[in-house]
Amino acid sequence: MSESPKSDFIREIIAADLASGKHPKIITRFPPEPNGYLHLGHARAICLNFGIAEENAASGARCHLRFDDTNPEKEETEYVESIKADVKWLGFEWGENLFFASDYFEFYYECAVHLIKNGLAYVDEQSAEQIKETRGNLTVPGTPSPHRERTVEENLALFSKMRAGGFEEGEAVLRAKIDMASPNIVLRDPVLYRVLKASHHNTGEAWCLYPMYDFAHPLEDAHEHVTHSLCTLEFEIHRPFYDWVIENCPVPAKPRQIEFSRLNFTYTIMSKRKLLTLVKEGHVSGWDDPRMPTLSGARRRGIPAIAIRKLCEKTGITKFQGVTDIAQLEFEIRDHLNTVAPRRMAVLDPLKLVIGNLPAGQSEDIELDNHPKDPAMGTRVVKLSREVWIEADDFMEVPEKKFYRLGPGRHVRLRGGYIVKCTGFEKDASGKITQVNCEYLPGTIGADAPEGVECRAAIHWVSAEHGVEAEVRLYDRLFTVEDPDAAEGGFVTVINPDSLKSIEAWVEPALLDVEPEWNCQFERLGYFVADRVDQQPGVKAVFNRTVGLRDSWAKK
RNA sequence: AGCCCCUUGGUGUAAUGGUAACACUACGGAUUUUGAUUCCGUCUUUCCAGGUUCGAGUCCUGGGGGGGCUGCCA
Repeated sequence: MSESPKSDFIREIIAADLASGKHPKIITRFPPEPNGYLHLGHARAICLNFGIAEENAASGARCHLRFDDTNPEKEETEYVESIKADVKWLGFEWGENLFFASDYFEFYYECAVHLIKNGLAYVDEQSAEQIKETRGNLTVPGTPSPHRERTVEENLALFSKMRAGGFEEGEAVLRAKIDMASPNIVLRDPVLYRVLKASHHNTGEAWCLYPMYDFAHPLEDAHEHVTHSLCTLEFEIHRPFYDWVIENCPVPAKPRQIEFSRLNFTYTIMSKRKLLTLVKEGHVSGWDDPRMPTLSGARRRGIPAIAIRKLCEKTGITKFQGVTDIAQLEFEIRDHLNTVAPRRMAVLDPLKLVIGNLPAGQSEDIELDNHPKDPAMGTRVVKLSREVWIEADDFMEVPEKKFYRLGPGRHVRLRGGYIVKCTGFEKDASGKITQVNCEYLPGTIGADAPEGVECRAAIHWVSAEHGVEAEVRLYDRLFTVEDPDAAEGGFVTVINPDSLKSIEAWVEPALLDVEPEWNCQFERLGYFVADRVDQQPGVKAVFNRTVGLRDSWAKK
């Protein structure tokens, strides 16, 4: 929260426009197409646009949430709702400024008529294939359409006919009349309108012709008096046409398009098409599967919104197409959760520890801090009994160097409780350790180890009698990205079959007290969030691992 | 191939033409009733070649490398 973002040429432009008086009030917009769920990559655009509005709120700045729904074939209302929920979750407000590009259909139409009247647009009745062929290519200039020189009257009549349904799909389009030889292919008489006899989620059957993005977008921005239209790099090449539309249409404002680079993460694929495939083919439980790189998936995974915002703040805004290490985001998650997550004990791979000098059927109340550094988070009582579960790898028959936990004859502290001394262990026929025996040292709760006792570690534990069973889900990366050198050219992405591991674990009962929206830290195992969505009615609690702890022992 | 954009450690970013720095990662060390946290430290950087300049990461020219554009998608 301390330092402001530095890498931000866009904020510099805006500050200059404000200072020079070019714009007394800044208006930005976040314009998703409702054809899928928002993902981590969208966070950058959201934080940028809404962030700028927040920072300039004193001068009346605002950010619009606008659904760019000009293509009736790909858009659904379900997505509108999820997008609103995700933007809110990130902590941003659009207030009254919720818009739909489809509400301006009449305006785009008027602008198109205006262009026609000025000889800047014409109805082309060539087929899509013909238009494609005559557009030329990267090195060959395009050739004019035979319909390019129609009269204004003829074009007006034809365009009216398009609106009236007099053309079938593909029979006619409206094109801007610019330059068929332009080195920028976007300028080679781009299509403005096409016939689409489709039902639109917002306007129903009212229209049978729909504007293209390149034509509609600048008009949407201008209509809303957007001052700075911030978009990603792939639209850079479209900017000359954006400006052409603004210059040649009767618009109430002159927005400026500025491009910035997308947010990409290592090991993370955010193509909407691929994510949609995962959902449709059932590889994941839905768009909000905790493994998904969607914002709703992140939410269920327990990733705090503030971590995503801080990540965006720190990675900044540039025009450089880079890939941010996902570890950067994981750091922000841990950094935040470390301060707010209550601590609880859990055992994922249980091994029975029998405390020989604690009578069976008897238990002892032990008070544990909910947080090592924050007394305000209070304490809880955990019951200790003769038999407790400990993590199997907290015991080694033959301890390695630098292993400080349990082994024959060694001491270890049961976290928050007594120091115990290992007195023996049992194995089954296969040589697997089935039980560890120990004795506790009275008087060691809250006290240092007695003279002569070496106790360098504290392990977590759950009373076998009092603990509850819960399902915990450990996640690995969803995709495996194979090295291009290994494959025959190009990266290959495959779904990681080990991306989800479900474990029956023992957890302390106080875990169930944790607020469902909160993360808690399982001592030494990482941060977990209770999953309400997947929880079966009845017995079990389900926890999703948000992110693991940094664990130098585990890495060895 | 033509046009446009970009190029600073492993990663993301800083640096009025004036000592190349911050964060993450990795690796060490100290502290620790979480092998966490905290603290300290180490490794590694201006794509190349010319030019302008007292002085270039920054300006100029050329080259290399990366990305984008040939939808009636957005």
